[in-house]
Amino acid sequence: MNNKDYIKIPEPTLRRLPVYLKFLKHVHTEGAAHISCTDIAREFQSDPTQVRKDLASTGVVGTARIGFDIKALIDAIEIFLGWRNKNEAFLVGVGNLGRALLEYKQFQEYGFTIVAAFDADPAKIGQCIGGTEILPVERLEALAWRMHIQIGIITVPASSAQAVAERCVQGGITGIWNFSPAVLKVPRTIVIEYVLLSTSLAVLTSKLHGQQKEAL
Amino acid sequence: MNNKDYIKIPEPTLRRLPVYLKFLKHVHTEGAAHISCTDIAREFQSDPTQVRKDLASTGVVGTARIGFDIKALIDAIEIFLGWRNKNEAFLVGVGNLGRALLEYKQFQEYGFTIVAAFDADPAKIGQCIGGTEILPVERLEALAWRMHIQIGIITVPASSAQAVAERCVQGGITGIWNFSPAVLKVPRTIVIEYVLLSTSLAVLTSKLHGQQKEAL
DNA sequence: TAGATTGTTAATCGATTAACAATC
DNA sequence: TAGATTGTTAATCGATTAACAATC
Repeated sequence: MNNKDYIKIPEPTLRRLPVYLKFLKHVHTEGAAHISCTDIAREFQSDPTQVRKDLASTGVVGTARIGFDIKALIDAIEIFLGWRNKNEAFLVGVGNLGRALLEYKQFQEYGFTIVAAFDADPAKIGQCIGGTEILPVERLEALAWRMHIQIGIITVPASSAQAVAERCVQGGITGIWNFSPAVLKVPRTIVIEYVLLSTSLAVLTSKLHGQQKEAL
Repeated sequence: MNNKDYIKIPEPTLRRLPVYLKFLKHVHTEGAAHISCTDIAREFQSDPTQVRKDLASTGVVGTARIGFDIKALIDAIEIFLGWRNKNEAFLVGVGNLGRALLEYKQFQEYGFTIVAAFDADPAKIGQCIGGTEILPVERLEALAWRMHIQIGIITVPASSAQAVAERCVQGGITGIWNFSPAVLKVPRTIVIEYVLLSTSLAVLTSKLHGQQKEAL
């Protein structure tokens, strides 16, 4: 197991990197060449020390009094996140949310492309949304194999999510981006990322109600 | 500051509670009356001790050898999350994502209702989506005050998110559910919850690429 | 040079995990 | 009763924050 110089990055850091990245790209287009941790921290009302720790994990080194080379940071973060790789995904379930994702233009920035969409509803087959044709879900496995697809986006109702996940695994897909509230049972080698509206809403509402006292 | 028996709950716990809740509701409809931490942990491939700690923060006490009263847990979690309160929200930005949220039926379960939607595009005004009429965004502040709205959902493009957030604050809204990738500058008393696709995708892609070695 | 900013090491904080007595 | 499960306390782990010398 050759993990000589393999650095395990904390997940909190990992979650902050894409946020920094967006900001760095913005200031870069405005012509800046260098930026300090203080400047980044100010933008996000966070702590310069934390930003420095986060940036350190990208491997980029800064210069005292000058800061970090913005371009170098952008490159390092994108490479680290895997956004310089070709990330091709299939999307399953062309409801409102599926449609929204199919038409989401910013995915290009993340090296991310939805190359095909699938649905079980015959009425939707053949339609074209955001430049992507909708195919029958039965064809998912074979096409995923042929095209070496790595990522499956699940935007079907919870009741059919498990079946779709199994199709993805059968098709050789190794990463699942699950927008349904279903708990998926797949082999441990498969990476799953859940996007749970209920969780996000719970954080918001509990802060608004129960914990509001804290703001006093 | 009367925080005598006020318990600060860890955010990781807070994020797990709605997931437990969904499962508890499911087993409850199947007729079960009690459940053990072991059973819950098995469902989520997590640890019984962690589940017990999490449940302890709801205040419900279990019984040795029997477990927890499912109904009591459901009640306690819903109350804790603030889902028994009336959570009325305004949604701003009726694009694909806004439309998807407007038609999302499960929000009822969370005591959550989108009572009005707003857009800047005159062509969309007056349309009705998911039973909600679309109003001109200029009317947001006044209506939010009159209806005592607490939550604003921002589904506009990043470029107009800050302006919308300011309208929300002007209208007395205290919680913002931000689906745009913009960093919002609002008074510290306002609670903001970000839903960032880029962050979620970053976790997925970095696990698939850079960190896949870990699976060995 | 002086002072801002870096990189690094140490201290603190908080969450998870382990251990174990109490209990039904 | 015996043994599964609880609640609680202690140990571990990991992330954040603080401190500070090095450097440009």
